[in-house]
Amino acid sequence: MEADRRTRLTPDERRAQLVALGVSYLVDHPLESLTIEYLSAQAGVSRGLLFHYFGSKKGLHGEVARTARDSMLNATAPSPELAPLDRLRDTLTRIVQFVRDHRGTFYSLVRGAASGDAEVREALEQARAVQAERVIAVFRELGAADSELLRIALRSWVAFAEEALVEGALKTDLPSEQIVAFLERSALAVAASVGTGPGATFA
Amino acid sequence: MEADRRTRLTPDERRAQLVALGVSYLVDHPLESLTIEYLSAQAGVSRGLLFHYFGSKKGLHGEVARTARDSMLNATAPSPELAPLDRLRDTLTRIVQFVRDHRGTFYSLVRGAASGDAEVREALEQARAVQAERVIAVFRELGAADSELLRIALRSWVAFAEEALVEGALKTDLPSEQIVAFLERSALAVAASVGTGPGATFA
DNA sequence: ATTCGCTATTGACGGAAAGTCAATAGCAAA
DNA sequence: TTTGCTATTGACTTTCCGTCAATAGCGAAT
Repeated sequence: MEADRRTRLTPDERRAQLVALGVSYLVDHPLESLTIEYLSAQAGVSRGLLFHYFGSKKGLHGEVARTARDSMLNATAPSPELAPLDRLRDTLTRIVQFVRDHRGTFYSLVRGAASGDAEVREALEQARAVQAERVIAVFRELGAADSELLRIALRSWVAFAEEALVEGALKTDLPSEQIVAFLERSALAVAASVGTGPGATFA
Repeated sequence: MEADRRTRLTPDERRAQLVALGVSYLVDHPLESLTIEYLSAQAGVSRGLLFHYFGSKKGLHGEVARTARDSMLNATAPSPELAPLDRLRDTLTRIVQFVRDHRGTFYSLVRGAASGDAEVREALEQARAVQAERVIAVFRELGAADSELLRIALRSWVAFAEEALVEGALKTDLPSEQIVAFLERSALAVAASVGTGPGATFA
């Protein structure tokens, strides 16, 4: 009874299987601690195979990070048919939902992943850039000028939101609506604070 | 000519020497890449000695991170004699100054250090907690209620400020005054956004 | 059914770096 | 000088990354 003769999959299948295992690992471990040794054992394949598919440990980490990132970006993609402020609120609502549905994954992504190798950092960097772009779009449609300071401000607001989500959505049980409302107000406040005077508001 | 007979220092001296070397390493490398091998070679001592003093690589990283953190916290300690808003502006001014004077160290601290082991993360966590506490004190003196949401808000604002400092103070050459002014306005805006209504301002 | 060819997969090898620990050797006091 | 304490060493073990020629599934051809 050889329950484990060598199983030969197509490259796409194998890749998908390995990456999926990697992403599920994020649920309760930091990415950086994901070892080639461990993942190959989990998948029941040799270590050599992982090097064949991902080239290196960094390569593996990169692909896992990008996959987790994309699933988050997809789950929180804005609805283009909504008016700017409605779209913002809708997106924020879905983000809070996602964070609470995938606690471990989100945490590993914005915390653990901020670490180690360039490839992983790059992946997270892009996620922030996308989120920032989404918010910038909202305010541009509301008539804000596209200054460099605005971009820095909203990019930083994304970092703000990540921290608030970890602290508020993961570590406390504040009602989701309250977190959404807070994030919404803070985004408006930050955008308004870009203008020199105490003038410009968007609500 | 034995330029290097075994030199015997007091534990405090040796410790200080090793940690100082570690901190200086941060100027142009991420902490996580600091290896026992390398540091022992730099210091001209055996690897075993580092394990004697720090127990493990994580232990070493932790001590380096805490030392760098403390030098930042000291350099930006608020002046108690100033009125709340003046103190806030003064602290922000000193932070921007510090960031631009110690580019590499600051970057390694808030970025690279956000990574790896629990001990390092913990050190940075405490730095954020201290900075948040300083800002909370300002707004409490201005009459803000000490709600949980306010704490989350200002804690998140610290993350916001870190991001803005990296993007604005390190990656661009915006005048310091402008960055300080922006940080100041954003802090006020965030604090104000905690109150449910569009009311409460502090300026 | 059997053979063949392509390639997915393996396992043995080499190397870097973390930890462990009993042995060694400065240095200050007797 | 000698002695005792302890700072310091260096050899050893372990873990994990990365390389590469050899092996063995599996579909296609006969």
